[in-house]
Amino acid sequence: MFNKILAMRFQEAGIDMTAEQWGAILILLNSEAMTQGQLGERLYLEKSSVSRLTDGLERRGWIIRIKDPKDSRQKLVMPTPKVLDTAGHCAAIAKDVLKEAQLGMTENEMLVCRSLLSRIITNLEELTR
Amino acid sequence: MFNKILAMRFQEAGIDMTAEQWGAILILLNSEAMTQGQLGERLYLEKSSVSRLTDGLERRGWIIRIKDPKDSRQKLVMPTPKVLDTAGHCAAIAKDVLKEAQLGMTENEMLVCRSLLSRIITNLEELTR
DNA sequence: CGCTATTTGTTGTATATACAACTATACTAT
DNA sequence: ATAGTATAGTTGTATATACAACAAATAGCG
Repeated sequence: MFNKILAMRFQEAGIDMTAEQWGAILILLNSEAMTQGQLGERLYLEKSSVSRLTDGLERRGWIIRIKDPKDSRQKLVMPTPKVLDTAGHCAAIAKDVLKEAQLGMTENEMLVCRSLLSRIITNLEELTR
Repeated sequence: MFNKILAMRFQEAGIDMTAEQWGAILILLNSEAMTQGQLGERLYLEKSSVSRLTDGLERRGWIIRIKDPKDSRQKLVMPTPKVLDTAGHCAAIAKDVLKEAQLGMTENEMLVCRSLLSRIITNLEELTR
Protein backbone atom coordinates (compact mmCIF):
# COMPACT_ATOMS: atom_id res chain seq x y z
CA MET A 1 0.00 0.00 0.00
CA PHE A 2 2.75 2.36 0.98
CA ASN A 3 4.63 1.74 -2.26
CA LYS A 4 1.55 2.28 -4.39
CA ILE A 5 0.78 5.58 -2.71
CA LEU A 6 4.34 6.81 -2.96
CA ALA A 7 4.54 5.86 -6.65
CA MET A 8 1.35 7.80 -7.31
CA ARG A 9 2.77 10.89 -5.56
CA PHE A 10 5.96 10.67 -7.61
CA GLN A 11 3.90 10.42 -10.74
CA GLU A 12 1.75 13.40 -9.78
CA ALA A 13 4.98 15.35 -9.30
CA GLY A 14 6.10 14.34 -12.79
CA ILE A 15 8.91 12.13 -11.48
CA ASP A 16 9.30 8.87 -13.38
CA MET A 17 10.26 6.66 -10.44
CA THR A 18 8.64 3.84 -8.50
CA ALA A 19 8.79 3.49 -4.74
CA GLU A 20 11.05 0.47 -5.10
CA GLN A 21 13.42 2.43 -7.28
CA TRP A 22 13.48 5.25 -4.74
CA GLY A 23 14.41 2.76 -2.04
CA ALA A 24 17.45 1.76 -4.06
CA ILE A 25 18.42 5.34 -4.88
CA LEU A 26 18.22 6.28 -1.22
CA ILE A 27 20.75 3.61 -0.35
CA LEU A 28 23.04 4.51 -3.23
CA LEU A 29 23.05 8.19 -2.27
CA ASN A 30 24.19 7.36 1.24
CA SER A 31 26.97 4.99 0.28
CA GLU A 32 29.97 4.58 -1.89
CA ALA A 33 29.49 2.83 -5.23
CA MET A 34 28.32 -0.71 -4.58
CA THR A 35 27.69 -3.89 -6.54
CA GLN A 36 24.25 -5.22 -7.34
CA GLY A 37 24.80 -7.96 -4.82
CA GLN A 38 25.51 -5.49 -2.05
CA LEU A 39 22.46 -3.49 -3.02
CA GLY A 40 20.38 -6.65 -2.81
CA GLU A 41 21.60 -7.32 0.72
CA ARG A 42 20.56 -3.86 1.81
CA LEU A 43 17.15 -4.23 0.17
CA TYR A 44 16.62 -7.88 1.15
CA LEU A 45 16.14 -8.70 -2.54
CA GLU A 46 17.21 -11.73 -4.49
CA LYS A 47 19.84 -11.10 -7.14
CA SER A 48 17.47 -11.57 -10.08
CA SER A 49 15.14 -8.98 -8.57
CA VAL A 50 18.03 -6.56 -8.20
CA SER A 51 18.89 -7.20 -11.82
CA ARG A 52 15.42 -6.17 -12.89
CA LEU A 53 15.23 -3.26 -10.49
CA THR A 54 18.52 -1.84 -11.77
CA ASP A 55 17.39 -2.46 -15.35
CA GLY A 56 14.50 -0.10 -14.71
CA LEU A 57 16.65 2.50 -12.98
CA GLU A 58 19.15 2.47 -15.81
CA ARG A 59 16.49 2.64 -18.50
CA ARG A 60 15.06 5.77 -16.86
CA GLY A 61 18.51 7.30 -16.52
CA TRP A 62 18.70 7.23 -12.71
CA ILE A 63 21.80 5.04 -12.51
CA ILE A 64 24.61 3.71 -14.61
CA ARG A 65 26.12 0.25 -14.24
CA ILE A 66 29.76 -0.42 -15.04
CA LYS A 67 31.78 -3.59 -14.84
CA ASP A 68 33.79 -3.59 -11.66
CA PRO A 69 37.42 -3.28 -12.78
CA LYS A 70 38.44 -5.24 -9.70
CA ASP A 71 36.20 -8.20 -10.56
CA SER A 72 34.44 -8.13 -13.85
CA ARG A 73 31.73 -10.55 -12.79
CA GLN A 74 30.37 -7.70 -10.70
CA LYS A 75 28.71 -4.49 -11.72
CA LEU A 76 29.03 -1.25 -9.85
CA VAL A 77 25.85 0.73 -9.55
CA MET A 78 26.08 4.51 -9.39
CA PRO A 79 23.47 7.27 -9.39
CA THR A 80 23.64 9.72 -12.27
CA PRO A 81 23.84 13.51 -11.92
CA LYS A 82 20.16 13.58 -12.88
CA VAL A 83 19.40 11.98 -9.53
CA LEU A 84 21.02 14.81 -7.61
CA ASP A 85 18.65 17.30 -9.22
CA THR A 86 15.60 15.29 -8.19
CA ALA A 87 16.54 13.60 -4.93
CA GLY A 88 15.51 16.54 -2.77
CA HIS A 89 12.04 16.60 -4.24
CA CYS A 90 11.70 12.81 -3.98
CA ALA A 91 12.86 12.83 -0.38
CA ALA A 92 10.33 15.51 0.52
CA ILE A 93 7.52 13.52 -1.08
CA ALA A 94 8.59 10.30 0.62
CA LYS A 95 8.89 12.04 3.96
CA ASP A 96 5.35 13.36 3.59
CA VAL A 97 3.87 9.96 2.90
CA LEU A 98 5.82 8.44 5.77
CA LYS A 99 4.58 11.15 8.07
CA GLU A 100 0.99 10.52 7.06
CA ALA A 101 1.46 6.77 7.51
CA GLN A 102 2.75 7.37 11.02
CA LEU A 103 0.02 9.78 12.07
CA GLY A 104 -0.72 9.48 15.76
CA MET A 105 2.46 7.61 16.53
CA THR A 106 5.29 8.97 18.60
CA GLU A 107 8.87 9.06 17.37
CA ASN A 108 9.70 6.50 19.99
CA GLU A 109 6.94 4.11 18.93
CA MET A 110 8.27 4.24 15.38
CA LEU A 111 11.76 3.38 16.56
CA VAL A 112 10.45 0.46 18.60
CA CYS A 113 8.38 -0.80 15.69
CA ARG A 114 11.30 -0.56 13.32
CA SER A 115 13.63 -2.42 15.62
CA LEU A 116 11.09 -5.18 16.25
CA LEU A 117 10.59 -5.65 12.52
CA SER A 118 14.33 -5.78 11.98
CA ARG A 119 14.51 -8.47 14.60
CA ILE A 120 11.83 -10.47 12.80
CA ILE A 121 13.63 -10.19 9.48
CA THR A 122 16.88 -11.33 11.07
CA ASN A 123 15.12 -14.29 12.66
CA LEU A 124 13.52 -15.30 9.38
CA GLU A 125 16.80 -15.01 7.53
CA GLU A 126 18.31 -17.33 10.10
CA LEU A 127 15.58 -19.85 9.25
CA THR A 128 16.33 -19.89 5.55
CA ARG A 129 20.02 -20.55 6.07
CA MET B 1 9.84 -14.11 3.52
CA PHE B 2 7.43 -15.35 6.14
CA ASN B 3 4.99 -16.59 3.52
CA LYS B 4 7.67 -18.41 1.56
CA ILE B 5 8.90 -20.21 4.65
CA LEU B 6 5.43 -21.16 5.79
CA ALA B 7 4.54 -22.47 2.33
CA MET B 8 7.64 -24.61 2.35
CA ARG B 9 6.74 -26.05 5.75
CA PHE B 10 3.24 -26.89 4.56
CA GLN B 11 4.70 -28.58 1.52
CA GLU B 12 7.14 -30.60 3.62
CA ALA B 13 4.16 -31.73 5.67
CA GLY B 14 2.38 -32.82 2.51
CA ILE B 15 -0.27 -30.11 2.80
CA ASP B 16 -1.19 -28.50 -0.51
CA MET B 17 -1.74 -24.96 0.75
CA THR B 18 0.04 -21.64 0.41
CA ALA B 19 0.55 -19.20 3.26
CA GLU B 20 -1.89 -16.79 1.65
CA GLN B 21 -4.51 -19.51 1.45
CA TRP B 22 -3.95 -20.38 5.10
CA GLY B 23 -4.53 -16.73 6.00
CA ALA B 24 -7.92 -16.90 4.34
CA ILE B 25 -8.83 -20.24 5.91
CA LEU B 26 -7.93 -18.94 9.35
CA ILE B 27 -10.40 -16.10 8.96
CA LEU B 28 -13.11 -18.36 7.58
CA LEU B 29 -12.74 -20.81 10.45
CA ASN B 30 -13.29 -18.07 13.00
CA SER B 31 -16.31 -16.50 11.37
CA GLU B 32 -19.67 -17.24 9.94
CA ALA B 33 -19.90 -17.72 6.18
CA MET B 34 -18.82 -14.54 4.47
CA THR B 35 -18.74 -13.09 0.97
CA GLN B 36 -15.57 -12.66 -1.06
CA GLY B 37 -15.80 -8.94 -0.50
CA GLN B 38 -15.87 -9.34 3.26
CA LEU B 39 -12.95 -11.72 3.09
CA GLY B 40 -11.05 -9.14 1.08
CA GLU B 41 -11.65 -6.50 3.73
CA ARG B 42 -10.25 -8.75 6.39
CA LEU B 43 -7.20 -9.59 4.27
CA TYR B 44 -6.73 -6.09 2.88
CA LEU B 45 -6.95 -7.53 -0.63
CA GLU B 46 -8.50 -6.09 -3.75
CA LYS B 47 -11.55 -7.98 -5.05
CA SER B 48 -9.76 -9.42 -8.08
CA SER B 49 -7.06 -10.80 -5.80
CA VAL B 50 -9.70 -12.40 -3.62
CA SER B 51 -11.23 -13.91 -6.72
CA ARG B 52 -7.95 -15.56 -7.62
CA LEU B 53 -7.18 -16.59 -4.07
CA THR B 54 -10.56 -18.28 -3.68
CA ASP B 55 -10.13 -19.88 -7.12
CA GLY B 56 -7.04 -21.61 -5.78
CA LEU B 57 -8.70 -22.63 -2.54
CA GLU B 58 -11.67 -24.08 -4.37
CA ARG B 59 -9.50 -25.91 -6.90
CA ARG B 60 -7.66 -27.60 -4.04
CA GLY B 61 -10.89 -28.45 -2.29
CA TRP B 62 -10.41 -26.23 0.77
CA ILE B 63 -13.52 -24.14 0.22
CA ILE B 64 -16.75 -24.07 -1.71
CA ARG B 65 -18.37 -20.94 -3.12
CA ILE B 66 -22.11 -20.62 -3.48
CA LYS B 67 -24.23 -17.80 -4.77
CA ASP B 68 -25.62 -15.86 -1.86
CA PRO B 69 -29.40 -16.52 -1.92
CA LYS B 70 -29.93 -13.08 -0.39
CA ASP B 71 -28.05 -11.33 -3.20
CA SER B 72 -26.94 -13.36 -6.11
CA ARG B 73 -24.20 -10.96 -7.12
CA GLN B 74 -22.35 -12.16 -4.08
CA LYS B 75 -20.71 -15.47 -3.36
CA LEU B 76 -20.51 -17.03 0.05
CA VAL B 77 -17.22 -18.69 0.86
CA MET B 78 -17.22 -21.68 3.19
CA PRO B 79 -14.50 -24.08 4.29
CA THR B 80 -15.04 -27.73 3.40
CA PRO B 81 -14.96 -30.61 5.89
CA LYS B 82 -11.52 -31.46 4.52
CA VAL B 83 -10.26 -28.28 6.15
CA LEU B 84 -11.35 -29.40 9.58
CA ASP B 85 -9.17 -32.49 9.30
CA THR B 86 -6.10 -30.44 8.44
CA ALA B 87 -6.53 -27.14 10.25
CA GLY B 88 -4.97 -28.38 13.47
CA HIS B 89 -1.83 -29.46 11.71
CA CYS B 90 -1.65 -26.23 9.70
CA ALA B 91 -2.15 -24.13 12.79
CA ALA B 92 0.64 -25.96 14.60
CA ILE B 93 3.02 -25.40 11.68
CA ALA B 94 2.08 -21.73 11.39
CA LYS B 95 2.47 -21.24 15.12
CA ASP B 96 5.95 -22.74 14.95
CA VAL B 97 7.10 -20.41 12.21
CA LEU B 98 5.60 -17.43 13.98
CA LYS B 99 7.38 -18.40 17.15
CA GLU B 100 10.70 -18.66 15.34
CA ALA B 101 10.09 -15.32 13.66
CA GLN B 102 9.46 -13.73 17.05
CA LEU B 103 12.47 -15.25 18.79
CA GLY B 104 13.80 -12.95 21.46
CA MET B 105 10.69 -10.83 21.56
CA THR B 106 8.31 -10.60 24.48
CA GLU B 107 4.61 -11.19 24.16
CA ASN B 108 4.09 -7.55 24.95
CA GLU B 109 6.49 -6.35 22.27
CA MET B 110 4.59 -8.40 19.73
CA LEU B 111 1.31 -6.82 20.79
CA VAL B 112 2.79 -3.36 20.53
CA CYS B 113 4.26 -4.08 17.12
CA ARG B 114 0.99 -5.46 15.85
CA SER B 115 -1.01 -2.50 17.05
CA LEU B 116 1.44 -0.03 15.54
CA LEU B 117 1.30 -1.78 12.20
CA SER B 118 -2.50 -1.76 12.33
CA ARG B 119 -2.38 1.95 12.91
CA ILE B 120 -0.14 2.40 9.88
CA ILE B 121 -2.48 0.39 7.68
CA THR B 122 -5.45 2.40 8.87
CA ASN B 123 -3.59 5.63 8.16
CA LEU B 124 -2.65 4.50 4.66
CA GLU B 125 -6.19 3.41 3.92
CA GLU B 126 -7.35 6.86 4.93
CA LEU B 127 -4.97 8.28 2.33
CA THR B 128 -6.34 6.25 -0.54
CA ARG B 129 -9.91 7.30 0.12
C1' DC C 1 49.84 -23.79 -15.07
C1' DG C 2 45.21 -26.03 -15.76
C1' DC C 3 40.97 -28.07 -14.12
C1' DT C 4 37.21 -27.76 -11.02
C1' DA C 5 34.33 -25.23 -7.90
C1' DT C 6 32.35 -20.86 -6.66
C1' DT C 7 30.37 -16.42 -7.44
C1' DT C 8 27.87 -12.56 -10.03
C1' DG C 9 24.64 -11.17 -12.82
C1' DT C 10 20.91 -12.30 -16.56
C1' DT C 11 16.97 -14.61 -18.40
C1' DG C 12 12.95 -17.86 -18.33
C1' DT C 13 9.12 -18.99 -15.72
C1' DA C 14 5.80 -18.90 -11.88
C1' DT C 15 3.07 -16.45 -8.29
C1' DA C 16 0.72 -12.78 -5.71
C1' DT C 17 -1.02 -8.65 -6.31
C1' DA C 18 -3.39 -4.24 -8.30
C1' DC C 19 -6.07 -1.66 -11.70
C1' DA C 20 -9.30 -1.42 -15.58
C1' DA C 21 -12.91 -3.18 -18.30
C1' DC C 22 -16.64 -6.15 -18.30
C1' DT C 23 -21.05 -8.89 -16.82
C1' DA C 24 -24.73 -9.84 -14.01
C1' DT C 25 -27.48 -8.41 -10.43
C1' DA C 26 -29.61 -5.14 -7.29
C1' DC C 27 -31.02 -0.46 -5.91
C1' DT C 28 -33.12 4.22 -6.61
C1' DA C 29 -35.71 7.97 -8.20
C1' DT C 30 -39.04 9.47 -10.99
C1' DA D 1 -42.36 0.02 -13.99
C1' DT D 2 -38.39 1.67 -16.21
C1' DA D 3 -33.99 3.98 -16.66
C1' DG D 4 -30.02 5.00 -14.83
C1' DT D 5 -26.68 4.02 -11.16
C1' DA D 6 -24.17 1.17 -7.97
C1' DT D 7 -22.09 -3.20 -6.46
C1' DA D 8 -19.86 -8.14 -6.58
C1' DG D 9 -17.22 -10.92 -8.81
C1' DT D 10 -14.29 -12.30 -13.10
C1' DT D 11 -10.86 -11.71 -16.54
C1' DG D 12 -7.09 -9.22 -19.08
C1' DT D 13 -2.93 -7.05 -18.31
C1' DA D 14 1.00 -5.10 -15.77
C1' DT D 15 4.45 -5.22 -11.98
C1' DA D 16 7.41 -6.89 -8.22
C1' DT D 17 9.24 -10.70 -6.68
C1' DA D 18 11.47 -15.59 -6.16
C1' DC D 19 13.64 -19.77 -7.90
C1' DA D 20 16.11 -22.38 -11.50
C1' DA D 21 19.14 -22.68 -15.27
C1' DC D 22 22.59 -20.45 -17.46
C1' DA D 23 27.06 -17.64 -18.89
C1' DA D 24 31.06 -15.29 -17.69
C1' DA D 25 34.60 -14.56 -14.58
C1' DT D 26 37.35 -15.65 -10.59
C1' DA D 27 39.47 -18.62 -6.95
C1' DG D 28 41.60 -22.60 -5.25
C1' DC D 29 43.87 -26.85 -5.44
C1' DG D 30 46.56 -30.39 -7.68
